[in-house]
Amino acid sequence: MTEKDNKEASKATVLRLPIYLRYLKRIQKEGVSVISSTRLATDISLNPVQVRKDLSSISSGAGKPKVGFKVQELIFEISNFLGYDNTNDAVLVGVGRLGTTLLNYSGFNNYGLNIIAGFDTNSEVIGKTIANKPVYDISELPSIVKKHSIKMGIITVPKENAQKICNLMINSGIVAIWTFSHIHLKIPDNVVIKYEDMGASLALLSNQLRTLLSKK
Amino acid sequence: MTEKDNKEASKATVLRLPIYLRYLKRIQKEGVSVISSTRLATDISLNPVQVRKDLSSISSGAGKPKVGFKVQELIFEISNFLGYDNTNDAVLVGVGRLGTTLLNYSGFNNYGLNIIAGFDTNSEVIGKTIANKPVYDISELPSIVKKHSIKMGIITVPKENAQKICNLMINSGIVAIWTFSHIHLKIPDNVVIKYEDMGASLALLSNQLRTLLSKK
DNA sequence: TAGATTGTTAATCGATTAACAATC
DNA sequence: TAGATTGTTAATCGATTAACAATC
Repeated sequence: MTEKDNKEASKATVLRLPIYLRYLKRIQKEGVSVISSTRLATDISLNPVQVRKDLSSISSGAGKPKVGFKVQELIFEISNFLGYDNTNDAVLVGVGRLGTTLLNYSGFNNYGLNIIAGFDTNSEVIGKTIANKPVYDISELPSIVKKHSIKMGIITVPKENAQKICNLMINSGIVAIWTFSHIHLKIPDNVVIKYEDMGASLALLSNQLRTLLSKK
Repeated sequence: MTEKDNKEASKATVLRLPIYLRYLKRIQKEGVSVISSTRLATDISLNPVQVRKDLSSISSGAGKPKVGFKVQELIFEISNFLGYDNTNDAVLVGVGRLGTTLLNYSGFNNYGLNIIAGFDTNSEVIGKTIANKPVYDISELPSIVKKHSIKMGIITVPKENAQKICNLMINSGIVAIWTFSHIHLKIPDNVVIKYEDMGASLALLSNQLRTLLSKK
């Protein structure tokens, strides 16, 4: 089932990989070249078996008993698996506060994401350049997406307009959508979507907080 | 085990509740007063049984066969369960781009979160007021947190400083931490933490995108 | 060699979904 | 009444963890 160089990983695993990667990059900087799964797991509060399973599910290189894993190698394998090497170009629609923050955020490079332009309907931002990224009128989206064969779109518009923008993106050829608008979007089967929902995160945290406080 | 008015809900359920809530508020605005779990589930691409289980796990009021659930009632019950009624005051440390965006974001009210102040070490932002929230010198954090009995802290500082800020918060009496810094923080057992990790989200999405593209 | 660490199989845990009786 | 919808029990699925043999 699983072919070489095209391994599958569970959703839960994929969510942990960037955490491993960040950790590995950090210790590499500190001069560490070999790490045991036990140590790695302890340092990020995870189960060592889980770490080993995650690593073995994506990596062909193996760890050495008694020694551990080569940091360099793991960084390479994880980056590779996550596709951080061959960058994803993306467009962002909705250059408001959040959109501007995302355009400005330089850390996305580390995740293989490259936002090439922003789009909006507001003439006050159209024509501006934010962190070297031009802001175009939304009407130019289809041609630019097609021209650069862009597959990923980021939605940071008010929720009332999110579905409209989503449709526009899909019609222009985008097949992966990352949305920060708090509304469920209707999409065809062949499009993938990820809802970024800080409200849900916050709900979980405040729920835990309540449980914590009520225990006292 | 489960007492009245103090129900427990699984982590997965808690993460879905804000989604239900948003949906319910939207349809209420549109004049809908009764909704079936079937319909709700379809509209947000979930399984109806799951929705009913989630609702029954937090709500004492029941749905009526053939009719459905009262929208008003559900909104009340979910808000209540999530604690969106009795607001959580919070402080935010790190008034950079992301911190500023969060201070400006008005939507947190809907989640029962009220950021009362920002803190930083940068004299350029100290003394400013962002969206009616004062920005103080970090040295004032302990006294303000104690004075207002604040339980929640938001960390938006560079990762190098995150642990230091985390410690300061905990020493000042904060027991729930929401961090946007991409680093694992060491905390005592009686503190809850939620890592907001856009990198992980992005990893999942680009992984799905790759799978999608390779299938074609 | 001895023992720390790996990789994997089996057991457990938790969450989702299928099946179905109850009921408005 | 008939049938749509609820609430719950049982079955399934997926992810985590425990147990342990392999090995450097």
